[in-house]
Amino acid sequence: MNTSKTLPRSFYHRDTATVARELLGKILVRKIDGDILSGKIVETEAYLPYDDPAAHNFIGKTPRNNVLFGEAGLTYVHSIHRYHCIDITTEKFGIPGSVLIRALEPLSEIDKMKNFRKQDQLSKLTSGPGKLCQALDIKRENNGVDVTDPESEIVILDNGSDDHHITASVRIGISKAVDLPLRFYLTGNLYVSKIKKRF
DNA sequence: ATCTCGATTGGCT
DNA sequence: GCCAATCGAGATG
Repeated sequence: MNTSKTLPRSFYHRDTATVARELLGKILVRKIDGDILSGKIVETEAYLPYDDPAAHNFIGKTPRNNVLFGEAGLTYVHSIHRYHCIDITTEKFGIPGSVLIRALEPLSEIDKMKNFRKQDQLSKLTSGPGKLCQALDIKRENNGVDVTDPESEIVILDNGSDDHHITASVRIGISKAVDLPLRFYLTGNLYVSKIKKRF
């Protein structure tokens, strides 16, 4: 796999909902111990710069969410209960906003993912934000990584033209601003979270 | 120092 | 569907 073809920073320097939608079909790559784990992004959620009570930037800048207020194209990794979630920062420099990666379709080093997850069933490997971080061994120490830099341990690659249909719906798993249609996923993809699994 | 709560998950009814 | 697990960040005293 050629991991030098990362999406440019200008991709992330746009409004958050657009980035969330266009991140679908791109490849998330995690380099660890000489292995290249990767998956196709099949589900995302946008968390907006302003007037979004569900966004972590809503309370202002803190030690935890610091990275949201800087450059776009960086990872924002935080923990929730026993798990971690990974966002990619968006908008122009200094404007907060991010896209939560909610699900992947596993592509390479799937056995390594199974080990990290202690889970053999393919459909349960990366079909949720906490699951995918466990599968790729992404933790708080991976916060603030530049995914546009080919040297980074976490990068996002363009996938060329990937023909797919996108569904937009309300965000899930949150208690505030639940009515905004800021969740995007590849229609019919088996790895989208919270759907009935058939295998 | 102590309390509260959550962008989740897995197990049980 | 419902609910407990479990822990760090943020708020409060």
